[in-house]
Amino acid sequence: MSRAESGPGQSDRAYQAIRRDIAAGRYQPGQRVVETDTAERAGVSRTPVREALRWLEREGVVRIEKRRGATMQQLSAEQIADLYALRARLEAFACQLAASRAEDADRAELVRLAEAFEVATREDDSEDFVAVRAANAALHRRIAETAKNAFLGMALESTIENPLVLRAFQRFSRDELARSALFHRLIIESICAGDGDRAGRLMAEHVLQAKDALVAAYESIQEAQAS
Amino acid sequence: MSRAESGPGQSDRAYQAIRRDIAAGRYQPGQRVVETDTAERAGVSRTPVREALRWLEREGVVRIEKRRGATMQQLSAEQIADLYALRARLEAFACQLAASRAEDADRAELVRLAEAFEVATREDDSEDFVAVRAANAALHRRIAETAKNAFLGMALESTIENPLVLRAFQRFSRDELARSALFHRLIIESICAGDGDRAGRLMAEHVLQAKDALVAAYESIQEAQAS
DNA sequence: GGCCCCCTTCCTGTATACAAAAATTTGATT
DNA sequence: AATCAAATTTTTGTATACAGGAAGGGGGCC
Repeated sequence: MSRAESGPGQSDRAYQAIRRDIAAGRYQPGQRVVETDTAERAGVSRTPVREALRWLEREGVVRIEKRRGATMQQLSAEQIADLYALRARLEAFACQLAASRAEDADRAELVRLAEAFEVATREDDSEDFVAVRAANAALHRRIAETAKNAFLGMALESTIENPLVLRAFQRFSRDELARSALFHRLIIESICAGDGDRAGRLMAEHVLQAKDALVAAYESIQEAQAS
Repeated sequence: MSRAESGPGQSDRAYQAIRRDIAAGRYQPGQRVVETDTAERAGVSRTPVREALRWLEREGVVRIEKRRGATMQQLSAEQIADLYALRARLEAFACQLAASRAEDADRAELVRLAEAFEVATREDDSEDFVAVRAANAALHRRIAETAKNAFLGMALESTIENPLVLRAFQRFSRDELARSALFHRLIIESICAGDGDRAGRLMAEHVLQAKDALVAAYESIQEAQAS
């Protein structure tokens, strides 16, 4: 073994390594994640790998069965729909709370992030919309923070930027991105105006639109793989 | 060391042992949970204890900081209110889904559990309402299952029967329990009738009533400890 | 030729060893 | 007596060893 320094942080290293491999498409849904291989690949022992896998399980990325280890989570179209139906409720709730709890600094930051997203939709012409996704995640995360409910924040953490849906996310069209930008602006305006119900309705609609797009993208991927 | 059989299931053993100690009041909020002690107390090694602590962290029972270990989660009145506000939304959503997705077997079981809760409120005169709590958890859990959304189920798992709120739960009065029974019946009736919106409204109200009772109980506990 | 059972191999769960970071105690100095 | 610093002890993070279960393959049986 390479006998690299074994200070604390090895779990994070393993975690990052696995996520990187997932993003690189090394693991297909349903594939087993063997601790030994992963450990060697990340240059750490099995212990931090096990811990990293628990984190990924909490995020819904892998599924861990007793005595059978971790397998990449495979989401059906129905499960994606379920996930986003839940997310719509949670984010709508976050908007309502944010509207009543936002302070001036929050409002300013939200406006800034909404504009940043709009810019990203116009300027990011990369293959997989890295910048757009980052801007989107940042905005949604900030809304969750503005809600100032730690438990809601935790619940949302699992759903935002799930690596499993990212690959489908790439199939978003530029039109859909523009529509997202519009909804973001309306949502933030409502939050800043203190109209939580309206912001919540807009957010629910926004997330459900994403759901429809993702389910459609997922099904087209399924067809492509069948051929 | 006692060298008991070390087959799989040691993590569960550690998990149960910690939960039992928490319920027994052995750990006060804010207290550190030392792996070594816990391991010896549960008769296992540190490894399964570490895993059990991650589970408890996911449930919000303990908080784990790097290089500092696990400490019992300390919930303020505001945090309890936040937790229950979220729970109200989640359970209301579960009711809506349950109303549209319930099958005959689900409906029969829900009616049975509602009746079982009512019986428990009348017959359980134990100090801490063990039977009532079990019946309550079973009913709420079954509603979540009937919703047939795995992600919603996971999100709710963290909030139902959190050991930290259990101690406050003991302060429920018999009147409040009777009211809970009434709401349970109305909720189940609405679900069985397919009226999800109504069931959701009732559930939200039911949970928010519990929230008020818990916050009040929490504050009276705080006062008692201050003296 | 197909099916079932045993056996090998691999992999996970748990225990334990060791190093480094915190926490705590002790002791010296003002 | 109070305070700060060094030494000691706890306690966590990681690596590794070992045992038992799970998966897969080869040979025997129908």
